[in-house]
Amino acid sequence: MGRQPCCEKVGLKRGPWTAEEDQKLVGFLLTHGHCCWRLVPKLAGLLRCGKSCRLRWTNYLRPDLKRGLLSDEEEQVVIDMHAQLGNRWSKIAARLPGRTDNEIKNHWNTHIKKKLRRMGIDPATHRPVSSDQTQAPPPVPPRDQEPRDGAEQPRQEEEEDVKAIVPMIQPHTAAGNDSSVFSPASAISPSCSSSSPSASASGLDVAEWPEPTYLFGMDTIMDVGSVWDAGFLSGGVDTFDHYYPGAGFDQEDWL
DNA sequence: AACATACGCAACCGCTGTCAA
DNA sequence: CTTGACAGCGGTTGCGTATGT
Repeated sequence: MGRQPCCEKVGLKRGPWTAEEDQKLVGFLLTHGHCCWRLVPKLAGLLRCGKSCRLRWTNYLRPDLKRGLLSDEEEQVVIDMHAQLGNRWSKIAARLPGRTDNEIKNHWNTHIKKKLRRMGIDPATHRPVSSDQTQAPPPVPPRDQEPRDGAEQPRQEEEEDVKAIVPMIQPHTAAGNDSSVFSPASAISPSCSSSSPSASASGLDVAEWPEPTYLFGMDTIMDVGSVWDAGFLSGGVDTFDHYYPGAGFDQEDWL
């Protein structure tokens, strides 16, 4: 009623964000915050819809984001929370400061699900997979209905594909075009992650925000990468052995 | 070296709940 | 009370990179 439509998609840019666009968005939000996402792209001089700006900010540019692989502890929280909540990624993310729902969702779909299946555990039910399908119904989700899903069904028979269960050791360079070689928020110290990931960015004190992240040098980014390598390859406590003791998971299968 | 395939992640799509006009 | 914009969420997809042949 009288309100303008959210975004008229004509003439709006889509697809991967460039460094210049990121710079504009971060610069604007750091300076002004956001009162209304619809206005952000216009005021920031971006040919994007507000939704796209919000997504880019919350999933990638927010200064309090952690980057890199989830730690063992974080994975354990994800698994534990998923067993309780199902695919409520935003709720799970709320328990992991500095992590986004999108990141957790991706990590679940690409790593944890495969890992669980490899262990003979159904990632949807968190119960051992039985060839006997008369097994008791799943204990989760605790909601009225399974989240409009279907996506829980594997796209292919992953169990049969041994290669599929071997993760690629790939520090955050995958998105790899020039504009995303920098990993903006990866340069932020984990100590910046005190606020809830679901907290409104506008609630943060601008003075506390770090510089737009791509303004950090590559040295910092590479340092983060080395931390990933060290953490991932160090062979420390395995989340899955901890969470599913006796499940017979062999970490060497992964490395 | 060139090509094919698999993988992972960023971004988009579409839906829902909330709230303002 | 109704309508519609907005914000947020979860599922899906497209593309770039890594790996295999």
